[in-house]
Amino acid sequence: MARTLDIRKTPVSPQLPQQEAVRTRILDQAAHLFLTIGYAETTVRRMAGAVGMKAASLYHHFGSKDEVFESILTRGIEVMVESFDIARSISKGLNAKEQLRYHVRAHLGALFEYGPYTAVHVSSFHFAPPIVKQQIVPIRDGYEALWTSLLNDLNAKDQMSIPTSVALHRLILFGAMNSTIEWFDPNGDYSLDSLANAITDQFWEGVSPK
Amino acid sequence: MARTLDIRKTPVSPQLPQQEAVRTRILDQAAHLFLTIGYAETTVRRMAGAVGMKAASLYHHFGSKDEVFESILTRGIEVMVESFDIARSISKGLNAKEQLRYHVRAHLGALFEYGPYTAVHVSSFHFAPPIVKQQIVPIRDGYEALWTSLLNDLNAKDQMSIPTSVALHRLILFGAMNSTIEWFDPNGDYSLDSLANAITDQFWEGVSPK
DNA sequence: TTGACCACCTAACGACCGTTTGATACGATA
DNA sequence: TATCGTATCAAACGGTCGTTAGGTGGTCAA
Repeated sequence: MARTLDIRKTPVSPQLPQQEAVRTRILDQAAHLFLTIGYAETTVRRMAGAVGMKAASLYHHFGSKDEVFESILTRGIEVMVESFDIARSISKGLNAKEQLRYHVRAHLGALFEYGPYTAVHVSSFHFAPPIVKQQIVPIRDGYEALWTSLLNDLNAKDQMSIPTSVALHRLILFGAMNSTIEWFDPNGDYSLDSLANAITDQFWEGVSPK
Repeated sequence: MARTLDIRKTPVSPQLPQQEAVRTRILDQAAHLFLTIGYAETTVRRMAGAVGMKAASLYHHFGSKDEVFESILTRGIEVMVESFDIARSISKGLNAKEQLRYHVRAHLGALFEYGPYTAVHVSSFHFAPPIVKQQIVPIRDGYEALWTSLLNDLNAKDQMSIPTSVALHRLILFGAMNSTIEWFDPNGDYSLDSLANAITDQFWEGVSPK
């Protein structure tokens, strides 16, 4: 009913971008809180306060605290995948170690340069509410599969030598990379590039004497 | 006053061991809870319930929730230090890589074989209440200093080749070892020994083709 | 000018938190 | 037997949590 009327109106509300901007501001501030004080301490009242509104108002933009949290985790992995894809296209054709270096740099770059979204995933996923975890796991698996396939490719072409399990070495590398959020300061003396180099070199050549 | 009377009495209450046993049972169960569901979700009521008592009764044995938490973290590091010392005395005289292997095995052993105390430290320290963190940091630093000095010794004797920063490589190694609590199943197909070997070999020789 | 809609608010809900109070049952001591 | 310390309890405290209900002012199309 009244279908002809709808056609004359602009079909998409013009203030939608505005609405999206508020959502993004909330997510930015909430991600920062989740990263610095954790899931439990990041209350809805605090998230709302960080963007200058009251808790109840936040429910106009998000359905629940966990919806905010899940959005942040999902966006975090999206950023990592985008970073990975860029590294892959840039490093295509280079030798194995250089390819690895670019991807390590991309992973660390996502962790430290693209807001707190990615780092929240590393620091808070373990104790996330089961309902949220369940939703995120398949997405996270997608990113990890990219890495597994990269390492498998390099290993198959004899450009790399992993005698036992590629999956195991990927986990070791991830452990080394992700744990940097506990201690690395991207604004300190040590640059992100040199951190990426150190981890790549360590992973590639080890520490055995020449 | 009445000092002579005190001498005739047994100076130490005989039920003290019993009291200690209850404390230990509480700590064991609480550590398991902290590890599996995290600090916030581990309520005093739950900790008490896990040993068959009510929340109020737990305050007869501990002054607060954070006192329980801090006791667990402290005990966790003590276990790691004991493990380290044993590895050091066993591997004394062996070559550098074997010494490293024993210490990696000791660290992983503490993480997976000595109850949840050690693993809680890895999983929950980051978001621990600041008052607790402040108390634990010096103790944790002591353990890390043991590792730094081990790696420095090996590096100084030219048995190992870390051109840049030993501290940085220790952090990389810790990242690799500690992150195993996220995915390694000590009751699975893969033994703790082979995990220690994989991490040691990776750290020592890397993955570069021969 | 009217009326719908939007973004935000105040106020409150029930649930649960860490912790305290005061009572009770019990075992050992005198 | 009377007394005392110990271990536990039920009940309640003030506080905070995520969330909801209902109201208010402003914008904008009709």
